[in-house]
Amino acid sequence: MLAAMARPTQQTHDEILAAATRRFAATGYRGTSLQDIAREVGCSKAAVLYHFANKEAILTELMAPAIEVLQALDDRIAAQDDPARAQQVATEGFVDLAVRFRGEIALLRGEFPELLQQPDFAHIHEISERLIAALAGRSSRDSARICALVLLAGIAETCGQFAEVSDEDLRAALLALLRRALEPVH
Amino acid sequence: MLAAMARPTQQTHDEILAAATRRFAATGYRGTSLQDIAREVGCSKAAVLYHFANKEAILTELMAPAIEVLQALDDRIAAQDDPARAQQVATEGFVDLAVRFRGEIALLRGEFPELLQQPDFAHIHEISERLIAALAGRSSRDSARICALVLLAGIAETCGQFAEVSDEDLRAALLALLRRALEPVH
DNA sequence: CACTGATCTGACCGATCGGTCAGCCTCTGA
DNA sequence: TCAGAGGCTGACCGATCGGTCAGATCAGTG
Repeated sequence: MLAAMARPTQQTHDEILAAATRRFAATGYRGTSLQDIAREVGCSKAAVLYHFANKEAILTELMAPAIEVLQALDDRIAAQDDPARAQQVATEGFVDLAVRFRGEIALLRGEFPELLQQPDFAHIHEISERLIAALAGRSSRDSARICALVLLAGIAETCGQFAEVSDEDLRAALLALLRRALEPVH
Repeated sequence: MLAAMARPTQQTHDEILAAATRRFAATGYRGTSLQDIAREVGCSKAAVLYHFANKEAILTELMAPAIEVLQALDDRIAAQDDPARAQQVATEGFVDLAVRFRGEIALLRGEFPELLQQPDFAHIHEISERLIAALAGRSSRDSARICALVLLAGIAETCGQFAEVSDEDLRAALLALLRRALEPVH
């Protein structure tokens, strides 16, 4: 029964996911059609929609692991009372997240605002606000929040472009940048 | 002949431009239809296309002043032989540009890659590469280039979100951030 | 052999996109 | 008064979008 399962099923599913990742990364979510994905896989558009309920479901499954880790980071940050500790946890956690899921993050590009409107991603908006607050040392000063937001957005926007840089090197460079650039908790 | 020109012409033209700016900023270039713009102006879609040759022409006219200033900055950077001076000129010039044109920059969001494909904006790609190189102190080290790109992208991505911050405060905060975060020329 | 369920396809749907076009309305100058 | 030009509209175009559907194919089962 288990071994009797037709082989191409999971394989095609994964191929569609991989192809979608590449296409989304190249032209964004909105800029990629189901036909584009099907062409890259070598199947029909209907086959794509056989394996996934709709276009958004592809994105949701694609982002699931990253969102899970983001959730865990949010919990760890929320557990910190000391702003300096929270800033440290947020810094290291976010850099790890960005490096590890740079491929997934890259394909969102500037479509965050629209995607966050969709119910599947609604809670991410609040998480990112808490992350920014933690990076800013929970300060209300404009300059601290500006620094945090610029760095967060900058890393999210660019981390997918450093394919030739190793995880360790990228992690070290981003950590050094954040340590230098974020305003310290006074 | 000059005074005889029908009054609503230039006015409608400007209203379309202003409405397009607001819509592009809200939902991006691709996410805004000509119908959306027409609805916001209160005219027909055909009227929008009477005043502008096509959708891209709206964006081109919208970005023209910012691109002009960017070109001038590129010239000033190219004139600097000393990497440290070039970094300084790029830093201050880019911050000024970002603050002054934050509205225009904001509406490009993640659509840079696609828009840069279009002939009207083809040269901007090279300009931004020179700008990044200057910000990185013309260093070939990965960490320097990563810092420069993260900060450039982060500022471009977020500068439109600080509507409540004054030009002076935003300028000061971004300048301080860049001075702190960019790797110094050694 | 017949049958079943999973996989996949081609044709098709309504909606929306950017863009075109013929013609209407209004204002102006002779 | 009226011809004509500029400003603008509604109807329409082909293309493409996400998504649906009936049916073809095929491996496994009784």
